[in-house]
Formats: sequence, C-alpha cells, structure tokens
Amino acid sequence: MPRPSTPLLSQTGIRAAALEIIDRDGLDGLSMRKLAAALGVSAPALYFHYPTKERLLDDVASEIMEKVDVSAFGRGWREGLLGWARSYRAALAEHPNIVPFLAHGPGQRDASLRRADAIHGGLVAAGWSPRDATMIGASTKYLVIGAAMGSFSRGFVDDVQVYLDRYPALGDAHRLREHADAVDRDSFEFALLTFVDGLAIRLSSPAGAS
Amino acid sequence: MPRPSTPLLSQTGIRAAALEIIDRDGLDGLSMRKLAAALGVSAPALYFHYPTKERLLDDVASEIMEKVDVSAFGRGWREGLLGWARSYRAALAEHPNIVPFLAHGPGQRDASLRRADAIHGGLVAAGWSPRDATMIGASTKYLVIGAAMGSFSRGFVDDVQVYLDRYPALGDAHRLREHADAVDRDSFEFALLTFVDGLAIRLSSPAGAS
DNA sequence: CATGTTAACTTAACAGCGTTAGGCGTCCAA
DNA sequence: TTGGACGCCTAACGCTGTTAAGTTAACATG
Repeated sequence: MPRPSTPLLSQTGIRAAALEIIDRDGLDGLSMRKLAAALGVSAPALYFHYPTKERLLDDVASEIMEKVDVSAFGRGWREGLLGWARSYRAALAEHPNIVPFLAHGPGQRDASLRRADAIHGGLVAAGWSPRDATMIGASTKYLVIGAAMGSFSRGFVDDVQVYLDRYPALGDAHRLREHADAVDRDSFEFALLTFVDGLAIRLSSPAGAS
Repeated sequence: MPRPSTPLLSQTGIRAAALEIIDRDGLDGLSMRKLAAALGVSAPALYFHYPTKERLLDDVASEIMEKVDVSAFGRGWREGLLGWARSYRAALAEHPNIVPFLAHGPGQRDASLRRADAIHGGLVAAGWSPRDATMIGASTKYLVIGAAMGSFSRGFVDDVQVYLDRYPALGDAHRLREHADAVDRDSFEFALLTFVDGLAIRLSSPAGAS
C-alpha cells in the first residue's frame, strides 16, 4: 500500500497519539512501533513526518508548554508570578509522565524565549533588579519542576509515614496514593505562597538584605 | 574462564563503575554491556550480583542519598532545614546525571524513612503543625529536585537571554554554560533563603494566615 | 496525454538494549 | 575423593530506534 490518496499520517495526529500513549503507558511505554501500530501504520512511516523520536517528543512537550500563561504579569509581579507558576504546574500535572523528558531540554526555542522575556520583563518592570529577576524566575521553575516530578512519580512514597498525619484516617497504601495528589497540590500551593511572601520582604527592604 | 580463585566482581565495585559511567556518559550512557566491559567481564556476570539494572541503580542512588545530612535539626528548624536542603542539593549536584532516576523512586526504604522522620520530627518539635511540617518537607524537596533537574540538564538553556543580564560580559554560549552552574547555585540559595524567610512569617503569625 | 519526479507508505535489516538459558571449570565441605 | 554450589562464559530472545530499498499513487511539466 504505497502513497495513499489521503495521507494516513500528520504531525498533529502523531503527536496526539504519542501523548495518549505516554499518558497511559508512561514515557518508557512509548515506542515508535507501538505508536505506529496505534496509528495503523508501520514504524518507519513515522520517520517521514518526524526525523527522530526526540524531535517528536520535543514537539509534544512544546504543545504542552503552550498552555503556560504569563499574561498575569500585567496585574503586578505577585499576580504574574502566581499565575505563571500555577498554569505551569497545571500544564505539567495534566501529563505527569512527560515531565522527566520536558525537564531535560527546551522545546520550541521561540515560544520559551517569549515566555522567559515576559516573566523577566514583568519582574524588572515591577522594580526587581535584573539579577533578582533571573533568580526569581529560576526559583519558581525549581518549585514547579520539583512539584511536577513529585507528582510524576509516586516516588515520594518514602514519605508514606509523613503523609499519615496529614490524612490520619487512612492506613492502607491505596487510599494514601489516592490522596497523594491532594498533598502535592497543597504542598505546591504552600511552597509558592510562602516563597512569594518571602519575596515581598526582600522587595520592601533595601538591597542586600539577606 | 570459570569460577576464578578471587571473585572478579563485587556489589561495591559494580556500583562504583556504574556511577563513573553515569557521571561521564549520562544515564542513557550506562548499559549493562558497557558496565561489564569496564569491569573486564561479560554482561550476564553482573546478574549474579544484581538481579536487575533497576536494582543496581536503586543502590547507586541510595549510596548518593547517604550523604544527605539531617543532623542540623538539632540546632533549630531553620538551621535544620537549611542544612538538609544544602546537603541534599550538594549530593545531587555531584552526580547530576542520576537525578532523573533518583527522582523517580525511593531507594533504600529504611534510610529515607529515617531521614523523613528526622525532618518531620524536627519541624514539629519546633512548633510547626504536623500538616505544615509535611508541606514544608515536600516544598523543600521540590526546590532541591527542581534545582537538581536544572543542573542535570543544561536544558534551562531557553533562559539564555535571561542569563545575559546576570553575566552581561559574556556573549558566547560556551562561557555562558560555564557560568550556568553558578547561576543555578545562586538561584537555589536565593530560593531556599526566600522560602525560609516566608516560613518565618507564617510561624510567627497566628494559624491560617494565608 | 505521456512522462518524470516526488510523496507516502511498505518490508527487511542493523546494531544495541536488558535479560535468560545452558555450559564449564574451579573452589569448598563432607 | 566425591558432590555441589559458585562465578564466570557464550548463545540467544525479544525489544528498541533507525536506515535502506522497493512499490505505487499523486502531482507537475512537456
């Protein structure tokens, strides 16, 4: 079956199928053969639309990152930072399995740069020094990525015991894991608000406070 | 060559060689065949000492985590938190390539639980509620893991432009990458101190402040 | 309308992966 | 002295990402 009248594949379709597999089977669960099978096609056919698996994943990651919203910087640095961080985390939490990949390289260069500029610009416009703005941006990213990694892997299960006081009613691991998402969400919000509160101190006090 | 008089392999030796390869060639650069070759042995020989590659990596990760120091909680929650976070980050920064694996599952159960208990206990003893203690522990972990992921991958290169104001002298990507470590270290320290400052507010004000 | 090129797929194959099966000789205990 | 476990070996399985070569439909051009 060569050259069908209507193309069987498209970059959009490939990305969608890939993301579906990743969400369902994990990042390691995605193979080119499995992806091709899901699309009713043989594996090498994919290479006519994406030069490599990594490029495909780059595109999938970029697609996810497009949901990150930096528009709130128009309402002040505090709102801007909170809005950015929350939409960032929400975007990653929707597809936790791709986070390890996403955290290991930039996707589309243009879009990320535009975002970085908006964040940095918004902070500087609010009175932060460029150096502080850089570090605030990086710090916020740390929080988001760290939280996303946590929710990616229920690997923070070493904290089982620690979770118990938060939800003292439950003793079995099943319901515990069920509520781990809530713990993650609460903790992220806690971390973010605490960090922003700490920032407020720094901004109000003269330079070189700490 | 069957059954040599002195065993060629040991778990310790295997771990050391594995970590060396990971540090040099990255996590994906470690294969059982390559590891075996480095030890002057054939690949299946490794399976007499480790049942699986994942178990081996678990052990390597645990070994790294053993350098994390929670003893500073004896000198108050602030010092405890700072000491823990810094030693944690330092341990990961020494072997950035293993961070993605390390962040995806707990290693030795005993050791991590002991650490988690020390952290949680130290916070509660200092007056934090168990719920807050849980979230503080999680938040700090977010910061460390996020920062470690950032230094693992020079993947935050989308921030190239943002870095420029921090080190305005350099324009080429080479020296920029060179200084990226410094930016990461500064940003982590900034994030950690800011977060702890924010915590101090919360502790001094009545419950349910935010 | 015939022709040549390109597009979009196919099957076959390569090297490398983690891992298992089976063989072989050397060491240790009885 | 014999038996068995130990610690390695080679061979092989099914998987991976990717490349090569073949096939034919669609499209552009004379």
